[in-house]
This record gives sequence, C-alpha cells and structure tokens, in this order.
Amino acid sequence: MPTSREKYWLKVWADRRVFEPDPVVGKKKMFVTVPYPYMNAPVHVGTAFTSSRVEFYARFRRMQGYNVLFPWAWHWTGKTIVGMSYRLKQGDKAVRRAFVEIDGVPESEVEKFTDPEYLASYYTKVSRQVMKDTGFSIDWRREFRTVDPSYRRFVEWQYLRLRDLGYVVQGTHPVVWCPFDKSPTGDADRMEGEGVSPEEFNLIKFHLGEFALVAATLRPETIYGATNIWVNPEAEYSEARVDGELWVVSSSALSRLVEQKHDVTPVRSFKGSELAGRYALAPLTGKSLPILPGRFVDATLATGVVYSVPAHAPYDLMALRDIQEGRAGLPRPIKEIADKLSPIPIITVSGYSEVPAADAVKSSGASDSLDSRLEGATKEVYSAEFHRGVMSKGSGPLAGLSVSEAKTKSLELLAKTSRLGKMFELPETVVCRCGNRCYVKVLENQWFLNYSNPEWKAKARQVLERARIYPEEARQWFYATVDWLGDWPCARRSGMGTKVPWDKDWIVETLSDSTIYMAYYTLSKFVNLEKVATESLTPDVFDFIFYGKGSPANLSKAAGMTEKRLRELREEFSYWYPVDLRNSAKELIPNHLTFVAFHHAALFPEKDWPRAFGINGMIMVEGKKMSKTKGNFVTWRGALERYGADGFRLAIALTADGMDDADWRERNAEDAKAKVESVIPFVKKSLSSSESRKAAAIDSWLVSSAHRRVEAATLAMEEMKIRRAAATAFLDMWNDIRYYLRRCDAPRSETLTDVFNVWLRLMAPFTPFMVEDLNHELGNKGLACQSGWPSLRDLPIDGDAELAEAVIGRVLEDARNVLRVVKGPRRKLNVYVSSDQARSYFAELIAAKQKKDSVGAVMKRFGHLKIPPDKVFRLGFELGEDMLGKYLGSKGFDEYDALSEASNFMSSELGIAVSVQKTGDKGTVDPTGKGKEALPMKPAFYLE
RNA sequence: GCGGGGGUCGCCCAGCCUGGUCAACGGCGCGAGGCUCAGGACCUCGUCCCUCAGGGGUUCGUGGGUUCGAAUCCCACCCCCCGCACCA
Repeated sequence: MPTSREKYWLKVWADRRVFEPDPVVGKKKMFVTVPYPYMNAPVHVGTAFTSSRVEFYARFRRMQGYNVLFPWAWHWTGKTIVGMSYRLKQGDKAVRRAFVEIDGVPESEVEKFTDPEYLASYYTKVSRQVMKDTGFSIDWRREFRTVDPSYRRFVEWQYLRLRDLGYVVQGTHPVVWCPFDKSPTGDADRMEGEGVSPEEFNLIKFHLGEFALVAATLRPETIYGATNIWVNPEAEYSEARVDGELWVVSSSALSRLVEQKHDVTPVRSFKGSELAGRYALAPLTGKSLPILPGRFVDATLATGVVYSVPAHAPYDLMALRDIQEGRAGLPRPIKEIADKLSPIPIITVSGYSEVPAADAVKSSGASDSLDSRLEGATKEVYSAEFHRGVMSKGSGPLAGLSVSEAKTKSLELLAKTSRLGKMFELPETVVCRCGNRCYVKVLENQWFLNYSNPEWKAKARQVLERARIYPEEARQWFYATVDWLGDWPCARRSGMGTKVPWDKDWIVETLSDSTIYMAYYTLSKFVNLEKVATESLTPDVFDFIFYGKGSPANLSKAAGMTEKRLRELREEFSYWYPVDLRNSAKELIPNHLTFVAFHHAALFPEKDWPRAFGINGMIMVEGKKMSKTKGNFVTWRGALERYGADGFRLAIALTADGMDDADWRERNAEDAKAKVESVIPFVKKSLSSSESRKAAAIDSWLVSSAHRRVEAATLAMEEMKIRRAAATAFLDMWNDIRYYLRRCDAPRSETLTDVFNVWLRLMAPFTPFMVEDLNHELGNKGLACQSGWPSLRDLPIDGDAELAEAVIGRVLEDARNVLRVVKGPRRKLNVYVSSDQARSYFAELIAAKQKKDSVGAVMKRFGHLKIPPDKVFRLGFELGEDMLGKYLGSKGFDEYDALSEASNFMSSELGIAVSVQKTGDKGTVDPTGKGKEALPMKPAFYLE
C-alpha cells in the first residue's frame, strides 16, 4: 500500500489532472507508448523496467514544456489466457500453483479463473493499481482492453484497408497441428517438442510389382549405399491409391497424407510382416533390395518405410546385426537373406573407418537396434558426414561431391525418374499443452500478411530509416528483420480476438492486430467518456479520422455523430500523431516493432510514421534470467511494497542502458531506497548550516558543475540513456554538492537553494514523490512535476572557478600520493606555484607546438629555467584539450590565489599543515629549490 | 546453421564511433577512519603489483597488425547472450 505521502501526491496529481493532456493548439506535443502487457499474469519488474523508461522520459519531456501523452492499455487477445484458464479447469496443479504462489492470487479468486475473461480482468485490475501506485504519469482516460468492442472495430478497419492494399493474401502452409484444439501449436503451447518444426522428408518410391513401396528419408544421397528396406513387422500397412498412384505405406501415414492435401483412397491393409522377404526395386541404382522386418522402425513417422544404409546409419547396421547374429529371432529364410548383406560404404569422412556407423555403434556401447544410445550415435555420424564427408566411388554419379552437394544432386536425379515424392513430418514428437500429439497439417486458404512483398519491405525500411533508434546498435537488427520476414499468418481459429471482417471463421492473430493501435488512443478517450458509440465507428469514420477522407457533413448522419464531434476526433488524431517514441524490450524487434514499421508504412502517410523506437534489454534477477519456473519471479507489486514508489523507481532507473540486460538486485534496490530517503534530511541539514553571504569562487564552481550535470543529464535523457541520466541526476550531482560543503567554510544559502532547486528538478522524473515533498520543503509554489526542466542559462559556467577546483584536486591527489609513500616525520607541506616565467614558458611552448612552429626560439629564451620541453608537452596532454584551452584562454585565473585560498581546506583534507607559496616571489621559503620544477596546474611540493 | 548484440581492474558497468587528458567514470562489495551508547544509515579515504617525493611495472577475451602512441583503428581466432515465426 502506498505511504500517506505517496497517497497525498497521487491525489494532488489526479485532482489537478496533470497527466491528462488534450490537444493544445500551438503547443509542441510528445506522444510516447509502450506495448500493452499481456494479462495472463500481474505486471512484473520486467514490465516495470521497459515501461518506466517511457515514464521517466515522459516526465522529463513534460518538464521541458511538451504536451506529453502517455497512454496505457491491456492485452487480452490471443489464446494463452484462454489456455491457462482451460488448464486450470482441467485441474492442472502447476498452473494453479503459479497463480497462487507466484502471482499472489487469493484462493477465492483463483476459483473464478476458469473464466478466461475473469482471469484477465483480475490481472488488469491489480496491474492497473500497481502502476498507479508507482506514480506513472499515464492518462488513464484512454485506457482500453483489446477485447473492447470499439477496439475491435478499429482492428476490422485496419484489416479491411490492408486487404484493399493487397497486403493480406491467402496461402498454403504446413503447420504443427493439434487435432484437439484444431489449431496450430506454437512453441509456447507445447508440453513436449519445443523448437520442433515440420521438415520435408523425401519419399523414394521403390517398385513393388504394380505398387510403389514408399520409403521416407532425409538423406537421399545415401541411396547408393542401400542394402535393404525396413518395415515394422508389428505395424499395420496399407495399399492405397495416392494422387493416382498405388502406394504401400504404413496405415497411420494415410491420415497424415490426407492432412497434407494428398488424395488418398485406401485399398486394403495388412501386417508389416507380410512384406518381409519380398524384394523391391530401387530407383537410380536399379538394385533389387530385400524387405526385412525391423522393430526399430517407427510406423507413425512419415511412411513407416525406410531403406537401410548400414555403412552410415547406426540403427540400420545394428538391426542388420540383430538378424545376422540371431537376436531378432527371425525365421531361417529371412535370416538367410540378411546373412548375404553387408554394409556398402559410400562416404569417407576423416576420423572414421570405412564404415563410420560401425565406429559409432561400437563407441556408443549399444547392444541391439532398440537401444536408445543409437540416437546419439546417429546424430554423431550424420553431423560428421554432413560437415566433413566426401562421397566415395561406390556412390556412382555422386562420387567426389561433398555430402551437401550430393544431397541436392541426388534429389535432382531422383526427380527425373519420377520416383520422388515429398511429405512433411515432425522429426520429433510434439505434444500440445492439451495433452494431444500433434502432427503436420497443410493449411489451405490461410490468411497471411504479405511481408515478403518487396515494395512493402522497402517502405517499411524507409519508416525505420527515417526514425531515431535508441540505441543505434539496434538498427541493424531492425533492417535484418525487414529482410528476413516472410509472409506472416495473421488469422487463427481459437482464442480471444477480433474476427477477420470478411471471413468470420477466422480470428485476427494478436501480433498482427497490435501494430497501429497507438492511433486508437487518440479516440479511446471519447469512447470511454461515452462521447462516441461503438456503432459509430464505421470504416468510413475511421477513414475520416485518420486520413481526413470524406466530409463530416456526409458522414455525420450515418455515423450518428455530430459534425463537430467528427472534426474533434480528426483534430485529436492529427494533433497527437505520429507516435514520438515507442519503447520495448529487444525481443520484440523481430516481430512486434518491425510489424509496427510495416503497418505504418502501409496505412499512414510519411508524416504519421513513428519518430523513434526505444529498445531495452531483458530483465534479470540477481544475475539470472527471470522465470516463473526458476522461482525468481519478482512481481512489480512485490518490489513496490518493499522499496516504496521512489526507491523502486530509482532502483529500476539505475539498472541498465541500451540493449544491456537489466539486473534487478535487492542490494541495489535497498541502496536506492536509502538514498531517496536521505535526500531531504541532507538538504535540510545543509541549509541549516549555511549562511547568507557574498558569492565566492567556490559558489560559482558549484553552479558551473550544476551546469555540466544538467547538460549531461539532458543529453542522456534525450537519447533514452536512462541509467546514465539517473546516475548523473542523483549520484554525480550529490557528489558535487558534498564536495562543495566540505570545500567551503560556510556554504552560501543562496547558492545552495539555487542548486537544490536545480537538483530536485533533475531528480523529478525518477523520484517524483520525494521531489514534490522537497519542492514543498524549499518553499516553492506549484508542483515539481509541472516546473520547468533546469535551464542552462540560469547556470553560468565559471571557467576560472573550474580551473581552481581542478588544480586543487590535482594537488590533493598528488599530495596524497606523496604522503602515502614518504615515511618518516612530516610537519608541513609546502606547495610552490609556478613562477610567472615558467607560466610564460609553458604557454609559449604549447602555442609553438600547436602552430607547428619550431620550439627552438622559445627554448633559447627560457633555457635558464632548466625545464625540459617534454615535461611541458606531457603536462599538456595530461591536462587535456578542455582544461588546457581554459587555462590558456583565461585572463583572470590566478593559480596562487586559488591555492592560497584553499590552503585550509587542503590542510584539513590531508591532515597536515599546508603552506602555499609562489616561486620567484620575495619571501618564498624554498630550501631545496623544488619550486623551480613547478609548472602551471602542476605545483611542486616540499615536505618538511 | 542464419541474423543481431557483446567480452573492461572481485561483481555490475562507463569509455570505443571522433587513438594520447586511461591504472581507466560511477555503483556494489571489501578495508581503514569519522559520526554514534551500539548497530544501521550517513560522511571521508583506500581497494592490480611495487615504491620513504608526486614514480615505475603489468592490465581492458586471445593472437597478430597499423601508429611516435591503442581499451579505443584493422585482420584472424576463442567465448557468452538474444532472436529464428502461426507465439505473446
């Protein structure tokens, strides 16, 4: 629960509607967005990380005087929510446990989660509250859910227009299919078989009388090494008419062939063992190969028929040995056939004998053809042969080719014989979340977004080329994605969502519908305030709002809206669009963010294309990837409760920049919380020790430093370098003030007050609650979040003051070094500032070098100083261009005055008396003559 | 495999585009001191190795190269992370 101070400010902000922007003619605007989070769980620290970047940016821009719109919505469409709800209903304990133990949902609520809409509404409710409690500057008037009727209207409009443009096309495609869900089964929906996708198996038709015995293989190049054919003796096989030919395949293959749009008429079925002992004729080689029973053959994989290449396939070799060595227990005639067979090597590969399969079988330790260790042996041999293998003499026309070349060549040859077919199959078992085994289905007349369209691609690329991308490193990834994207299936059969307007059997797939919805925020306000009815939102009305097409007078009646309202909608859109910033985590580049580019390219004129994309890394927790199963899932609510709104916000701001992954660490969050809490006491204490007096150099220095910090923080914010900006605002600024307090005898209250006022505004985007309190504490009227971003003009640079502190810092550093090293008694540190002569020498030598003049003339005049020129040049480098320029350009800087003034300070810092003197002045005590070594900004020391 | 991003002083990380100000910012951790009855918080100093004068040595994945000079530029290699699609 928010603290009372947090509650107080939340109420003030809400009452004054500071985050509810409407168009203001002539006022520059800033429209920033984050992809809506999916409501199958409460928002977590990852959501917080991504969205807080926009929140900080929004508050920053608002202070800069922009009219900032930061809207929010909730993603409900898709099948995950429905799926989780369904699994809960089925009594899935893991799902239930996640709800209760990780998400913290009360048991009484979980009961109701069997209704997917309830589940989503619950998470929406708690997520909205936590975001509000964190003080996000969101215009909640525009909030919506992706299932809202008006939003559906908007999606329908989008799809109608995309179809008009020819970007929605129909096509045919193989998918992993769950027969129960009647839906494609993506990775996330699988219980087993992650990452498995359909592979195209080659079907090789062996002549078996008038039939074709159809063997399936991924390695067609091995056909020359085939010794026999395997069928599973236990399984059922069928004769069938397939696409007009007579095939023999496993019975289970028939139904899958049907799903893959083959024309199948079964003729008769029989046991696999019936085929044993018969012979079939191989294409290309023309060899007659015996059919043998092999129990290792999976009849449910592809056609359930394989040809045997014992030289290169461990399973084949082992199965052959099983028969030859009597383990298979087969009748004599079969065994006699097998006894005559031996491996035919056709591939040579370094590191293996002539029969690689034999080596692999041996090292695997497998004892028969059903031994699972053969799996590994197979992978090993295939991999070695594929990458390093060369086809040998026995492989006929393939001889001399690499294995991958031979693959292509063999397919060409087979195609010519018309003994080649194709079939999709899953190389491994895939089981759907619902528990059913999946297979490959070829979907016909599926709707696709035509991302492969070259013109569309070119235009999408333009959108990206015209946009700023933070950080720039992400740009290449975007471009690569545009090139890589193929047609995207954009409709599905199940889950929540909007129906495809012209084909109501389909639902628009969720990634495909969430591409231009930022435009919808400009009108959702009117819908929520009941100023616009869902029925009014016809395609023509959307055309008017987004394109200005048509006239309000003509539209008004049909739309059931006044002309004024129509114009208002159009103006609201025109004012806010385009999106100025869309920020998201990097894993959305290959899909959502690039889709945004595509759809804006298609549907909007260039002036309405997104201006910038912000990309951030993923969230880690204590150095590990956050996941529910690992048990390191941190909810936003949980973190907020522990560290308070400001502490949480600062901690998250300081985690990472660019595409680096953000590491959420409790230790850092605790530290952030403590920092936030100590700001106000620090300010109060500092002010109470201050006094009103005339400004001194050190006061100007603090103002100068503030200038530098504001400059750095502003630049960082503008480039979405949130961590950098937060570190500058909090840590660097704080360090400067602390130094100042130590540095001067009595801090000047006017300077402190000015600088604290700058500081609080720098911190305002990150820790708004504490800052409002501080603002109040400093006696300011109005709200900090509405005050202006600090102006550099109010913070003059004082180069001389900066030089003074720089030289003091250098002296302290050097002196500490000397004091650390030198042992023995010490009483006093004499500091000798360089003589006027040395100063001239330094300046002239540097000038000569810069002008590329000869330094000889200068040396001649100053030779008596006995300071080698190298030493001068080295010091020049050491000082750096910036400080060197400042020093040489300064008229008023007096090193001696600066250091003398600071002698008390240096003395207390070093814990030893410090006496500053100037070389060459009368009365200077320099018994060892060290002072002669002094150079500008590099005084000499003598330790007594 | 393809595509993208990276490897920095115990840990996280800045610097790299635009080479020298770099033993290299900042934070965390750790050590010493201060403040405190004490602890926490807070403040200061220190934290690669050596050094009784501000210095020296060895460092920025590895190996080469360019240069008066390289964490920064070029080449090769090694390693790590992310994405690879009908899914939010």
